[in-house]
Amino acid sequence: MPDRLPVAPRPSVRSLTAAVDVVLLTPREGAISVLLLRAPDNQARDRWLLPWDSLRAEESPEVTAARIARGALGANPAALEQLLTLGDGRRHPGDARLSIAYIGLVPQGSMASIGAVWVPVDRLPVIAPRQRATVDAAVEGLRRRIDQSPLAFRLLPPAFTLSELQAIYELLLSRRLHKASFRRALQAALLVEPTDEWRSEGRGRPAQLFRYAPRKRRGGQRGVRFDLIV
Amino acid sequence: MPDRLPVAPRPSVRSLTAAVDVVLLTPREGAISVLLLRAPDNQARDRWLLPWDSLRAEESPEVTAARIARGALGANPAALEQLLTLGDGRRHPGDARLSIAYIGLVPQGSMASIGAVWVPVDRLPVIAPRQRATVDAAVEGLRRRIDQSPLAFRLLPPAFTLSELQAIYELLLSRRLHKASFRRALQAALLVEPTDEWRSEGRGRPAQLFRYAPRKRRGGQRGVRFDLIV
DNA sequence: TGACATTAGTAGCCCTTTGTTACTAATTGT
DNA sequence: ACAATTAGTAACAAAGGGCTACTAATGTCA
Repeated sequence: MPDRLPVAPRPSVRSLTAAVDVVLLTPREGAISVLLLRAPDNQARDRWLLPWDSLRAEESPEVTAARIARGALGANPAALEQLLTLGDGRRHPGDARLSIAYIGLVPQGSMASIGAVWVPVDRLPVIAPRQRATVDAAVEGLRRRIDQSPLAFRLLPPAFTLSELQAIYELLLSRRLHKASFRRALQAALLVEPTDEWRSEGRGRPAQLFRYAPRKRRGGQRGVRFDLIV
Repeated sequence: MPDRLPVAPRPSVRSLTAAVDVVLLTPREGAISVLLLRAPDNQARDRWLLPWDSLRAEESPEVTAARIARGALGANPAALEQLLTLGDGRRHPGDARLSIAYIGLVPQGSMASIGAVWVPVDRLPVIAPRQRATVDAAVEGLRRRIDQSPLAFRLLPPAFTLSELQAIYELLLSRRLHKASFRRALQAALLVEPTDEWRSEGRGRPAQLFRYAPRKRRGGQRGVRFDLIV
């Protein structure tokens, strides 16, 4: 019998693991809501969790995130972009060393898959600390990017009323906006175009539907916006 | 001869590896420059590379990035924040499955460690494709965040002239700015305060030195900035 | 049926912000 | 002394943005 069987060298640390987390956000009942999954196992330490999966071999994080989002929604989100990567001591449901987080935007009124629920971000249940930090970063990141990217339009269906759009901005900015000023600025930016449809919500005058259709604008020859610096 | 020798089960993928890359940026000779290291080994496939290291066990990515930056600069950068995580098929010098990239800002005039050089981003040598994509994303990310964070001030020493500050903005925005408008907007934002020092550059009137000292400003009760949406 | 509540949408006043021209100020070089 | 050069400001005109107050179109209810 030989001294040793040929065994693979055992690394001094357990193999590095990476998870991809997806924070799906949608406006719902006057609040930004996040999609959470109920743990399939009642004995699980975390009863609620963000949609996540291990990063598979040969699959890029983007593709992984898109797959996770599709699984949780039954459809593709309207936008999906990387948020951040966490790898500190905080616990992740999969005990992953690293978690790569993505933020996905879902139009108002979209359904979730079975076992998934929309929860307002200000009434989150207890979830794993790393996922909690991820959700907080996602909401903050959405707020920060809202006037640099057309993200607000991704939180609405393709056709929407201007009041609905204004409500999205008010939700994200946590303050009331002035109707006339809001519309004037929106028109000046050439971001939307009217459709020939109108929607009646029951009471009040019907509202015209618009769609997001950014047109070429000349020169962003604007000065520096120091007032946006935090 | 037996059919098979008893070998350890070989995983279908090699163990996941993660690297941390740091993109150190500084203004230098009228261009944004990035710090590159010369490969210690002349036979290396990549002769130039971004400062990077493997993610160590029990060390968070932030700490790793700070350590890498200190090693390349001999000092701490003025700012260090996470940029993005790449994990596609493009090659990384360490053949890492994942690379977590950080962007570090370095004041104008800072020295690099031995073996490191500042290279203008528009005259980069050939580097590994994944690091090339990282540098591009860093410059774009810096440009995008420049009017939301006081990043421009991190590219200057603590005391600077307003002309130097304007030059930074012109570099980042790639366009000339109007002197009077720039200064008026800066004063209105209460971001700097004058020192009692003046600097004479040789020709022309000496310039007063300022320091970054943001003061509390009341209500950002501004409307929505649709004109910043790309 | 007609007054009222409710929501959508616009006109226009007025103050603030911003782009621009044209100046003054302080230094070096010839 | 005077031109060249860089720093800094004043002041006007144009554009942007906050606000009040209106008109428009629907449902509700007496």
